[in-house]
Amino acid sequence: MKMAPDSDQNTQHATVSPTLEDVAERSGVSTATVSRCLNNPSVVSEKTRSRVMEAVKALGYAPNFGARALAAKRTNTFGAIIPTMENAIFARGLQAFQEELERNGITLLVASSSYSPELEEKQIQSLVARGADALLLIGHDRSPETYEFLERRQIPYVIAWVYDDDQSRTSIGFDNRKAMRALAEKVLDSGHRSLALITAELEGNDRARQRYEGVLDAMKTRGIDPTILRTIETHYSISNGANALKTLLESNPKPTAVLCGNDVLAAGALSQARSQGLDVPGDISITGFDDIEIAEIVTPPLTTVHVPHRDMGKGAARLLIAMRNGEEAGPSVELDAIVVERDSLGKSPC
Amino acid sequence: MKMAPDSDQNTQHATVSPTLEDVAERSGVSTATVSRCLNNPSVVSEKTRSRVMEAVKALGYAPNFGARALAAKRTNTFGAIIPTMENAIFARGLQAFQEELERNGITLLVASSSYSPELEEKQIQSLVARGADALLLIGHDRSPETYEFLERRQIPYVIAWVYDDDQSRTSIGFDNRKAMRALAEKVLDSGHRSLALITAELEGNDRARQRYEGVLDAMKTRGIDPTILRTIETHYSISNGANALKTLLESNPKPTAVLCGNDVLAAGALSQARSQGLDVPGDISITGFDDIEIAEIVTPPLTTVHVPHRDMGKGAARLLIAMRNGEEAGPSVELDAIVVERDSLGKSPC
DNA sequence: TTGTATGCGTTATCAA
DNA sequence: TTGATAACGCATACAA
Repeated sequence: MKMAPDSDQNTQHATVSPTLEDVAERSGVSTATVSRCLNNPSVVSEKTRSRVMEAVKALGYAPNFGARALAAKRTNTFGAIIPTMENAIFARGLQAFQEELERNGITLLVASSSYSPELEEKQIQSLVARGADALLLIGHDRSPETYEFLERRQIPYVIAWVYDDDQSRTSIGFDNRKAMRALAEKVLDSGHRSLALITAELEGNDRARQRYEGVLDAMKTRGIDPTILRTIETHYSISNGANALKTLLESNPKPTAVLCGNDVLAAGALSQARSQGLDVPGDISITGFDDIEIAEIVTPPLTTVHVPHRDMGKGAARLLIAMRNGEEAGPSVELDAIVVERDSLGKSPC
Repeated sequence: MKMAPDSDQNTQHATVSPTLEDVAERSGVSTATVSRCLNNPSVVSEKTRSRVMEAVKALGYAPNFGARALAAKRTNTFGAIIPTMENAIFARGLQAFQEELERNGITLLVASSSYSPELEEKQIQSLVARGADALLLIGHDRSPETYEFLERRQIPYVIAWVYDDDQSRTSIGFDNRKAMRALAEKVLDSGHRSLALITAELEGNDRARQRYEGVLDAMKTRGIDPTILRTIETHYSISNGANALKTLLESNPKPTAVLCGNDVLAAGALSQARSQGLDVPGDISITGFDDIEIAEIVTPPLTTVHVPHRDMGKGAARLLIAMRNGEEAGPSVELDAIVVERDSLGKSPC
């Protein structure tokens, strides 16, 4: 990077990081007044205000966030920790979350935990240390210590992507188990009896576990022995979905329907099936979960569960803002997740 | 959120946000010693250190980031501002960037500008105010004021996703123009003469402009009048890609090949073509750019340009770390982006 | 090896 | 409406 040489050719000394004091000096007022101009402009006279603002602009002044947080103990910053940014699973929800925050003048800091509870705990501490006023978290699975940390610090937080009324924490989301059960019942009602599930690792991921339970529920209600369900746990990625399907197709008996824990896995499975010359859904049915954009454009389009991404994001923001403002934490809110039938699920070939 | 009631039943007062002083008091040393335990453990005796660390744990102490930054004026935090998190365009590169930073004990703060220079400028200020030691930026297009701000503050930064040796700034990336030109030449060499381009908005997006120029270059070298290129500018999204193709197909003459500014647009175009009953590439050819994961799984797989995502991310991290450590900014680095031929490009039907 | 004291850039309380 | 000045929590130069 090229640095501009220190040019003393003009009278104004180029301050690397101008402070309140620099601005105050240049405009002939106290630092207190400058601070007021920035935070509470209405109480300072029009005349001095304009003079101060001019100095601010001229110096390129920007407040030091750390110092401000230290003195004011409120940062107007929220944090969000999502399991992954690699694919679009959380993108739409996060976008809505951020839009609602911005509408309220709040900045969002995002971190990704790579589905690791340990990393997530670090990220939480980091965000809190950075002064996050409130946090958005995904799912309930984390250590008691993490929750203790949050409670002690009295950091408002909301759990998204799940709805769970037996949890004492405020959450906003949908019933993963019920949603997956509805989908699995549709699969079974299409005549499939040989089922498999490709899921994320269940440990540390309550959404995945609930979806898994949902499949078992459906099998039970349809009078099928749930122990025959073949399950492959793998990290969410297209290629892992493809590999998992390959493995399943080498097994015996082959599944006639493969449920996937999310659309990314399903997209991979789909592409694998097709590259092995299988017709979907003629030879094998495949379903997804989440209804992200790729679900519509793969061939055939995925039968999946539509998740209320934007409503969760926006709702979480509102809950959090209310909490941050000292309002009593409201009850958890349940949103609907509904099965959307497209073409990747068909009748059982048998 | 449920807050634990203030319980005075045990002797230890529950401090909401324990400070260095709390830790010092509890372990009977000075705050300086506690600070040393945390930042420079080797200089403090084994005995006191363990006592201090115990207090740290017991109190759930975590350093206040703002205060630390204020006192130490280094944060070990880098920032990255990417145009979008909605799709996977920058995900892999960012992931590699973050991995390399983590390996060096540096935390990454991410912000998204939604392709808006104004928003980006705000984000830059915000990250700098938060103490970011260095920044990763995408592309060159931003206001002179933004660059002045960066220079004055002496914030090291690197421009990624482009390579441009006539720019004075350190960049790491590939030659967008050359890469797109190579792809367009392949298209022309397949016999296509009726071309269209679906691109991101050109204003404020130098990558998109360079790719556009690349198409024109190819037409010129193949002796074709570049003014016949039909161009649609639209925001990157699958549905916009689909809509754009629809528009193109209503025009006359219909294009036989549609180049897309990135894979997301191409995926949308592809799905639109198929839903209109067109065979790809039999009836129409479609190409992408970026080679993100969906490029491989759509039907047919996309002929596209493979972009060195991970190398850019990792390389950018290394450059930035070196700069932060006071080393002279090295020259820009050019990486290769090569055409990958899959199935969405075929001979011209005419 | 440890402690004391000072300053980092803001906000906020109190006077003027 | 404005100005001193005391925190805020931490790192560090300097003493001990």
